[in-house]
Amino acid sequence: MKQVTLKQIAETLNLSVSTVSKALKDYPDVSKKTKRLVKETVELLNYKPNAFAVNLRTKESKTIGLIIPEVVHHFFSSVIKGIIAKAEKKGYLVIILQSNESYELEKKQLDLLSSKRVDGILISLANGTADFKHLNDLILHELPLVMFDKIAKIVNCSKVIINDRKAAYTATKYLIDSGCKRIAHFRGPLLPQNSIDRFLGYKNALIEHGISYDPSLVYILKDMSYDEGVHFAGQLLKDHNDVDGIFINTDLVAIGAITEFNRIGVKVPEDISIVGFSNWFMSSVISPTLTTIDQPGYEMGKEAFKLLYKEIKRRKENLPIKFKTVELETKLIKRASTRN
Amino acid sequence: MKQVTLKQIAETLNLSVSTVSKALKDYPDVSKKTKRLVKETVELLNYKPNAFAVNLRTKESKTIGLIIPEVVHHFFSSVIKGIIAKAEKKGYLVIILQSNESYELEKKQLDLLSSKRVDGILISLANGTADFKHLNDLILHELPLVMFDKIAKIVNCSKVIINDRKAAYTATKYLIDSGCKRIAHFRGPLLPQNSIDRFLGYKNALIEHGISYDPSLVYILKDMSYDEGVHFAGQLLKDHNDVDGIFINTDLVAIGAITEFNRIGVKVPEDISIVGFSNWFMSSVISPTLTTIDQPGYEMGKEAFKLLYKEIKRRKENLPIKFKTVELETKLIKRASTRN
DNA sequence: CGATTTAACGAAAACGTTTTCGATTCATAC
DNA sequence: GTATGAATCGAAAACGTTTTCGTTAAATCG
Repeated sequence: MKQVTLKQIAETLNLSVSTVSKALKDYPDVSKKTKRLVKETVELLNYKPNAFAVNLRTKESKTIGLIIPEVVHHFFSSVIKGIIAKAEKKGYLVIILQSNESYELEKKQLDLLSSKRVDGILISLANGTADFKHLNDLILHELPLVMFDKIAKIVNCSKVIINDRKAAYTATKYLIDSGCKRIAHFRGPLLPQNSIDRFLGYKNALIEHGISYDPSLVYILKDMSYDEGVHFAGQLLKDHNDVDGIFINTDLVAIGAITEFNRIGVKVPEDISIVGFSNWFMSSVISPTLTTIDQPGYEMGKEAFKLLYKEIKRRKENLPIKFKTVELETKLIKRASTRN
Repeated sequence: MKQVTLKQIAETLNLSVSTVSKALKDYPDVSKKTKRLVKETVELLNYKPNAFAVNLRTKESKTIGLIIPEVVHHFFSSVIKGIIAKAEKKGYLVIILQSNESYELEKKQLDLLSSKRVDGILISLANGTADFKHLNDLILHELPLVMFDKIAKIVNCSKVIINDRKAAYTATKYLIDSGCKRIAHFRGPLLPQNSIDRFLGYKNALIEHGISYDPSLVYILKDMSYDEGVHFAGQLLKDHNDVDGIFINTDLVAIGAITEFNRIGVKVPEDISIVGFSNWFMSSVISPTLTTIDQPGYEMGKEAFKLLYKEIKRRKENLPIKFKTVELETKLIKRASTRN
């Protein structure tokens, strides 16, 4: 039941531990004959190298960390899947931690991962994160770090993002083109770059199309939940009876809003058109189906790992690192929550 | 930039490595004064124990593995969240791998995890898994293993499940009570215990309520996807024009069916009542909202980790292990896809 | 005061690899 | 015959902890 070690193989073959080790790694200074012999007994005894010892010796664990704000979330699930898929191909395992949108937790998780000595970290920031010392510290300690989706522009590392501003512009423009004149915006919290960029895209689209920007039409949400969608849909109707379109920061919120509008008899899209963001699966299933921006989570995960992998490799070979920002394409998915 | 080691602390304080180590772990044979001194310099130099060395020495990694069939999945996401939450509290990290419902992949992932020497493994089986040698091998090697949701009764280990049979019985009975006479069933593949039990619950409910069981009303699905829901909804109408209720193995499929019925003008629940299974978030949002069985994913994750943790602990202390099966409560969520 | 206990520390082995550097043998070259 | 080189192998250090077992000095006891 005990685990087989190199030493045992060496003893059965009357060899030294070093030769056995070298035989397994195809060193040139061990004869073909003993290589064959070693490999045979390895099979026979079902030897598996002790990962702990290998880690200690090679100073790497072939494991990376992933920190996301929330696991039960269509977009992040897709990202996770992409990361795991790509990582596995390269022989890496991934440890997943959740920040719960809390800066404090995020810091703690980062600490945990670096003390576990993962080879690199992938992170999507919590909404509350405004201070970036914890991230810069990691970079200073030369631990490869790649940010995705919810990033901080100011932190100097590789990133993979979408063009939130452009996508929001497209979404808003689509509302305008379909005839909307008074367009509201449900935005995310003040901090994350995402929320800011999507808001700016919305604002620009209005201005560039001769619609005056009215700050009272912009609602700042906190946790971007379904319930908030319900709540602010009601609130909006109370505040403004002339709104005919909403660009909403996230599908989940949009779905809350649609449900509320359905409930109280406001017709979507006849009375109010709605565009969401992210293209959650749910959006193609709600009635009316939701026009939205497709955000490629799976690809984002794959791309993020690819960047991290490159950095890990170059770091190992002591080559200079050049940080890169990859921007992924989004596209407008036209459905039934908007007029055409 | 280099990592601080015990040796460096020892040298700065003119102590030996052993005393420093013991000071940090509050051994009784080191004076309060030096303990204080050591802890101060540890703070000062920002010493973090080298996890690789600790692992090698203690023969444990404080890491567990998790294998699930699919990451982008409401139920499994919830399980993941529960596991991570509970594991973190006990100082464990979790590595997530995906089997993609493939037996071969499942075997490979299990191998990966055990060669990484995780302290324990949590697994929900792939649909294709009929042979359990890979699982029994792990148990033989005394690697703690807990199965959840999609389990194999025959494998001797701890498990956490729901009573699929009872839940399916409840669901079907509810259809009967609401007046349905011809009730179809969309079931999962032949293998997983889940599918079998839910099918048996369905069948029993019919028989016990004087409705003859008609095998032609049972449709065997393969991948339990939205598209299959759409497809079999259409197929069912072609095959039987007298069906007035369906008990569907999974919400995602049920939602596909509802969408299809909506599209072709079959009224739910007036023409056909539908009950799903799992209570995905989506189910409360589709129109009509879906009556379903709530399956507590988050709790299942927490419970599964708790069992695993106990086993890891007892194994470490060389105490006898008694395998346990925890059964979690489900409940019927009555919504608009059924008559009342 | 000698014997024994107690307190505080250090030496060293061990965990299982990887890799450098010699050491040995044997063939080849001059 | 000596010198050079290739071909094989092994010894040993190193990675950074943890823990056992001594060792020393001071304190306690009869």
